[in-house]
Amino acid sequence: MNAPADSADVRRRNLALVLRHLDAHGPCARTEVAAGTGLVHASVTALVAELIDRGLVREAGSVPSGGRGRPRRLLRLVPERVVILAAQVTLESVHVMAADFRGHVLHRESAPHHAPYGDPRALAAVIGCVTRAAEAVVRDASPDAHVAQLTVAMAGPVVGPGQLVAAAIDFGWHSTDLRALVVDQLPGLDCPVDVVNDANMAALAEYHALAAAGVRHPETVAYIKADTGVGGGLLVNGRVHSGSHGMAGEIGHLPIALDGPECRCGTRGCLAMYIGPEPLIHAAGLDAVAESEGGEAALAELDRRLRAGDPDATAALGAAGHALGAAVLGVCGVTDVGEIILGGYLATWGKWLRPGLDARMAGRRALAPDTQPDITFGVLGTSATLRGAFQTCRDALLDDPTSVPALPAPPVGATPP
Amino acid sequence: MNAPADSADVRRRNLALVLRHLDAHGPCARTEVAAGTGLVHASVTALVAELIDRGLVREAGSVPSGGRGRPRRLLRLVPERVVILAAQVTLESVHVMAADFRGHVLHRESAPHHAPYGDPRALAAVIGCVTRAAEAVVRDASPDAHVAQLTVAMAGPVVGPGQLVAAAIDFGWHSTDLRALVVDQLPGLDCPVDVVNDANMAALAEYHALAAAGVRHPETVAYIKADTGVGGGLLVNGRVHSGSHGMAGEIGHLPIALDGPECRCGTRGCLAMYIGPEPLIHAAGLDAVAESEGGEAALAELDRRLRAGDPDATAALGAAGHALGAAVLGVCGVTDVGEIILGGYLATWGKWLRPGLDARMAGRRALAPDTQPDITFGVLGTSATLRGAFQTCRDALLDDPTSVPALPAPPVGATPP
DNA sequence: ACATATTTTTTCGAGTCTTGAAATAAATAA
DNA sequence: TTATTTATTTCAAGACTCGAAAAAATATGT
Repeated sequence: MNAPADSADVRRRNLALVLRHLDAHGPCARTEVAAGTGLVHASVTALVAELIDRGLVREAGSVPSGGRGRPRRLLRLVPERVVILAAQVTLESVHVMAADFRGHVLHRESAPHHAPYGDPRALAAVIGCVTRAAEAVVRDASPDAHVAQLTVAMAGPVVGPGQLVAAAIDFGWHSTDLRALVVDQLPGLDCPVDVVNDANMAALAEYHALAAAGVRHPETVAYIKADTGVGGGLLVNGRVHSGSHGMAGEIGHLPIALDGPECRCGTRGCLAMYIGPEPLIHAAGLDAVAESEGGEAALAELDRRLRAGDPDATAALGAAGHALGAAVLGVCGVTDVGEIILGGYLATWGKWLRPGLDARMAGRRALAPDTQPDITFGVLGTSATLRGAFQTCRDALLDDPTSVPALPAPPVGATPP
Repeated sequence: MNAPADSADVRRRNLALVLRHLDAHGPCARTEVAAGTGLVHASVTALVAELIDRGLVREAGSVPSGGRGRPRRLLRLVPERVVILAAQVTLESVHVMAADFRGHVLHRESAPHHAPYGDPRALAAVIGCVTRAAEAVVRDASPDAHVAQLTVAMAGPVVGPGQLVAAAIDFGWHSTDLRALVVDQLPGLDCPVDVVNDANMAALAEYHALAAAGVRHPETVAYIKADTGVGGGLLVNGRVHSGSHGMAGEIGHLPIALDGPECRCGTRGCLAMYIGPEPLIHAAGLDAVAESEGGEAALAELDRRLRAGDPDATAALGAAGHALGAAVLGVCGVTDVGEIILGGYLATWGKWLRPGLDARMAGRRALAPDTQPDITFGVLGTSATLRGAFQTCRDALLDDPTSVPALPAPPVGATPP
C-alpha cells in the first residue's frame, strides 16, 4: 500500500491494460489494442511480446485490413494456459471446479461431509476433495497449464490482511485459519490460496453475468439472497467490499422493525425474520410439511402453491416483498447503491415479491426521483458462488499478468518462420 | 482510470510518499524519509529536491546525529506555500475559511442569505462571500502562496464525474451545476473548484480528528449526525465514499420500523422520525416552545432539561438511543463499519443516548462478539464541515504534489552557499 | 510486371524514472 | 591531526514509455 512505485509497476499496469483489452474485445490486432488502451504502437509491440512469452496470448492468423495495406495479425487469449480452482464449502458438502481462463470447466468434484458441528472430519473432506480435483487437473490438463490460484468460498466472515483467515462460525471452526490449514495439507499445490465469503462471491458472479448481458456498471451494487439463510454482498467498482471484519453485506440481520419478532442473533426485527425460509414457510401455513419432510420439501411445496395461485402463499410472499423493500431502502440509504441484485429464491419468486417491494419503495420516489436503484434478479442460481470464486481469480490475474511465469523457451528451430 | 501508466505516475506517487512522510512525522532528515518510505537514499535526494523546487519543503537547520558523523539536515513542510479555500453553504448563510496547509486559519468570511426557496440571490451571496475571501487572501498572503483549491460543502447529493454537479434540493436549485456557476462567476480564481456534500465532509473531519488523537484507522467508518436534520457519511480507507448518486451516508431515511410514522419522504419509519429535532422536541413535550420561539430555542430548552434531570427529556433521548441503535446495527449489517462517529447533538447528548443505544446493540453480541463497531462522539461541533472541506483539499495535494507549480527561480546569488 | 499507395508492425534513439555502488561532506573521537 | 562515523550526493546502469522513422506486407494503378 505505501511501497514506492517503480517501472515494474508501470509495466504491470500496462500489461494488465493490454490483457484486459484482449479479454474484453476479443481477438484483435495490435493497432486496435493501441487505439483502445491509449498506448503507443511501440509499447503495444513490447507488451504483447511479453504476454506471448508468458503464454497468455498467441498470434492467430491475419485478416485483410479493408482495402490495401498490411493485414492485421490477430492476437488471441490462450485460455488453456491458466487453470483456476474454485471450491465451495457448504454445511453439507464440498464442491470443487477447475476451469480454464475462459471459464470452460475442466473438472468437477464433490464430496458430502456429514460431520457434526465442529468436527474436523468436515475439514478432511474439504482437503480430500480439493486434492482429488487438483490431481485430476495435473493429470488431464495441457502440459503448459499454469495453476493460478485456489479460492475457497464458504459461509461466514473472512478477516485478516489479504483475506487470510476464515472463521467459519456455522461449522464450529471459530477462529480457524482455514487458509493456513489448506496450504499445510496440500504442499504439492504451490499456487496462492484464498478463503472468501460465499455470498460475496455470488454477488460478484451475478454482477459479471449482468455486465456481460450489457447492463451498465453502477459504482456500487448490492446483492441480497435467500435460500437456506439470508445473506448478501456489496460491490464497489466491481470489487467485493468486505468491510472491517469481513461482514459487509451480511444483511440477514438488518433491523427493519423496532419491535419485530426476536431473532436468534439476540435483537428484534431482523430482515431474516421476514424473508428467511422459516418465516416464509410459517406464513404460508406449511409448518407441518417442514416438520415432517424438512425445510427443502416445504420450500418446494411453497413453490408449487405459488404457481397454483394459493392465496396464503401469495400473501406470504407479498409481505416478504414489503420487508425486502424496507431493506432495500436501508441499503440504499447507507451506501447509495445503483443496482440491487436478488438471488436464491428471491430471484425464483421475484414475480410474487415484486408488488410488495415496489409498493414499499414507491413512496421514496418523492424525495429523490432518479436515485432509486435498479432491481434485477440473479440468473446463475446455485452455481453463482463457484463462478464468483472463479471470477475473483480471473480478476487477480487480469490485474497482474506477471503472476504467470514465462513459458520455457521452445527447442530451437521448433517453429521456423 | 484506464489510462496507461508512465514514469510521471511513478514520480507522482513517490513525491506523495515523501511529502506524506514529512507531513506525518514532522521535520526529519532525508535518511529517515528513506527508512520510512522504503525509497533508496538517492531517490529521496531527487524527490526532496523537486519538493523544494515546488516550494513545499524547505531545509531547516541541522541537528547532530548522536555521537559522531555528519549532522542530519532537517526537512520541514512550508505550510504557508499553500492556501486552501473551504466554503460551507447552509440554508441561512455562507461561511468561507482560508487556511494554509497546516490548517492555520488565514481568513474567515461569512454572509447571511435570507433568500426564498429557489431564489438565485442565495447564489449571489455565495459568490460574493467567496470572492471577498479570495481577495483578502490574495491581499494578505505571502507572495509565494499558491491557492490550491476551493471546495464548497453543502447539503444535498453531489453527482457527476469528479463530483462536478451539485443538485441542492433544499435550496430549490435542483439540477444546478453549482460548480460551473462558481467557476464562471470567479474567473480570477484559477484554482480547481469542487462541490461536495456537507455531512461527508464532517465525517472526514471527525475521522481525522480521531486519527490525530491516536485512534486506529478501521477500514470503514460511518458518521451519523443530527442537528437541523439527520445526515451522515461513509468513509472507506479514509476516503469519502459517495455512492452511485452522491447519496451514500444519507441515512436520515434509513427505515428502522416497518409501520412507523410517515415521513415526508413518502415511506414510513425513517430514522429521522425518531432522532430528528422535531420528533425529539415532541417527545420531550416541548412543542409549545418550538411553536413560539422556534426549533433552535426548543433544542436549547431540551438541553437545559436534560441537564436538570427532567424525566420526559431523559425518556425522549432514551427512545432515540434505541432507534439509533437499530440504525447502527443496520449500517453495520450493510457495510460492516469498524467505527461509528456520532455528531451534532448526538455527540452533545451522548450521555443520554448511550443507554438505549447500548441496550439495542447488546443483544447482537451473541452472534458476532468481536465485530461490534466502536462508537465515538465527534469533537469538532459546527466546525466539522469546513474542516472536512479543508481536509479534502489537503488530501488531494498530498496525493499529487505536482499540482503545485515550481517556484520562480530566485535571483542569481540571492542566497550564496 | 512493376511502381506506388496504404496500413500494420517493428526498430531505434531520446527522455525519465529508480536503484546500487562509490564518492563526498561534515561532524566527533582519539 | 587523523581516523571514524553518519548523511548526502554523484554517477552509471537498467527498465519503461514515447515519437519518429524504417520495414513489412498487401492492394491498386498503369
